Amino acid sequence: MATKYWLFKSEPGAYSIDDLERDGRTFWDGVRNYQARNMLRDDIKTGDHVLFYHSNADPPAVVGTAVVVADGYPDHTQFEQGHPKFDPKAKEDAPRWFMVDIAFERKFATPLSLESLRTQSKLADMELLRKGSRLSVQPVSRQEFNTILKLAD
DNA sequence: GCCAACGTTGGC
DNA sequence: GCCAACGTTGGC
Repeated sequence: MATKYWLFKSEPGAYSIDDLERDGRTFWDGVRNYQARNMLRDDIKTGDHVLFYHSNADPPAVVGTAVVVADGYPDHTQFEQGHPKFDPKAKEDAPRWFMVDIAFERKFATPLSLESLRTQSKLADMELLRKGSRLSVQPVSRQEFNTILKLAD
């Protein structure tokens, strides 16, 4: 299967690229949106590449890359009573929410701010730049991914 | 802190 | 199945 490309959003106060660099690897828990869930469960596979994006940050920016190291599997936080992401409707034999594992790849020397990305004509169709785009997990084309890497260097 | 854009929930 | 109310996201 061909390598695919994605963008994952995280608020740096919750989990930043520095946290990922320190941990080396993490599970991407807490996604509670069905569209994103479907991608995590069905489409995002080991070996795929991920742009790491800081949302609600100053400035909001793509800050590095990661690589997927485990295919989708049930997000355990949905079953943990008291956990902020606990979902009473989720059952162990019928999980609603999924996650993948990712590993740190690189942190950009300079973050690529949302503002700077908007000036790139090659990125005009990028999901991230669409008005009202809120998906915390979203597909990125190979061309868009490569454009971002060029901008980072 | 504001608020536009979305997604979800639940009454009917 | 409609849609109003509510909750969340996330840029600004």
